[in-house]
Amino acid sequence: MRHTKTSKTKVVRGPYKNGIRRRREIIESASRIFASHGYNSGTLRQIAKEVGVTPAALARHFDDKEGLLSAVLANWDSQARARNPGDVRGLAHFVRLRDAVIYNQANRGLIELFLTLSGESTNPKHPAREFIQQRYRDVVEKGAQLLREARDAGEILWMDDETIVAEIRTLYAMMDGIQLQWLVDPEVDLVGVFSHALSIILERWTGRKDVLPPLVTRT
Amino acid sequence: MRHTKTSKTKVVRGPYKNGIRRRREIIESASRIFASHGYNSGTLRQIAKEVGVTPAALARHFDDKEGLLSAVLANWDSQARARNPGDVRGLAHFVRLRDAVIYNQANRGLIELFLTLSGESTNPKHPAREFIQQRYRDVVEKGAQLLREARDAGEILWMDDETIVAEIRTLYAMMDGIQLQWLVDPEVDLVGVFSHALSIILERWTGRKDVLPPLVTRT
DNA sequence: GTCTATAAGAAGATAGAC
DNA sequence: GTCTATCTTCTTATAGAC
Repeated sequence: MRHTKTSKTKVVRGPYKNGIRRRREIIESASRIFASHGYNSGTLRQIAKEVGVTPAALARHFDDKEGLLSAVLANWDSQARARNPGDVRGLAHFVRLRDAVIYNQANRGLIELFLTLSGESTNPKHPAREFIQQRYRDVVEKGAQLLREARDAGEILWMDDETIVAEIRTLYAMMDGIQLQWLVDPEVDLVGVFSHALSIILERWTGRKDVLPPLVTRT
Repeated sequence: MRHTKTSKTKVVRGPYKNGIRRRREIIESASRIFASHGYNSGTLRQIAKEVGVTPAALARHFDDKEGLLSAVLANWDSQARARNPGDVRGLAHFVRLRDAVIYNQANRGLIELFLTLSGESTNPKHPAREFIQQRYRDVVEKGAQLLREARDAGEILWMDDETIVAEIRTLYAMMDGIQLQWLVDPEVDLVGVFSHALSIILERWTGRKDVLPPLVTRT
């Protein structure tokens, strides 16, 4: 043992090392539980049991259930942003959406959490509603910005700003919808259908047929 | 009063008239509650309170909560089918989807119920999962059938059967996704975005630009 | 057919020992 | 920082009066 129990001497410990790890474990477990059961039906007891602590311990890290939800959403957000580097500008950003879907197929948790909470957030009083609303606004705003850049750089055929917003909303609606179909029924060929739809959109935007490179599978 | 209270004579009454009305009221209320709170979070107490009866009365009409859900889903299904007459064949069926979305905008309940339960049915153990899966399969199957008919009748440009299924899945994914965006944030221009997307799909299928008639608003 | 009353259990939250 | 134990509240479901 590195630190024997000393009753009076002041020992400077590694600051909250276990606490931080525990906190991360709780957030990861809560993300899984909220993803599969939703926020309302996912219980603190389930989460505590999965982590291997008692429900009371959760309250030491997060004030209450909503506090835990906030931490889960913040964590989800940072993970989503980390996988979506800001240096991919213009049309290339949309080509990359296929990789995002491939990632989601192998890592069901993140998209399941988002779509489960989106469905629940149909209810105006849901605690995640504002977050989900803002997330959609951000995604649409950023997508529209990138598509305008692509247009101004001559990467795509001309569209007016209003059309661009409708195109972006349609693209993400289609992406969410296919992923929802796949979550409800894993038999659905998620990547196949999405690749088909994405390539059609990119062809229409650019007027070219070779924008989406063929899928390469590891041998 | 038509039937005074007779203690011994056997009076054949109108069979369960109040019971049937009550049953319908319960189903309508349960549909609203399940739509806004989901199945797990929607409680029998809420439903009973809205109807104006006690929770125990619900058990007289439906064995348990899942029985009530089954009745709600059956009712939803029959309403959805009633608004979608089978005699509209070929391409006209898809042109009509805009009317379906306009209806959903004015009657939020039906689509909210479907998408809320779809989100919950991400969980393999959800009692509505099989229904939702089957519903998607039916919609895709019927849509593909109609599009094949349209192709064979020369209404659209040629596509192979596999492409048709992907096109249908994409169309309904887009439709669900836009409606989800609108449910979460009513500021979204549901009909505008959907009309934009639908007209593009129809133009691509047919090679013509006038397939979706312009929106006429009542004066 | 509908009610009151209540059983039996599970939820979120908290007090206090260690 | 984590635990046991407990509180209050809310759920589903049922028993029995009317």
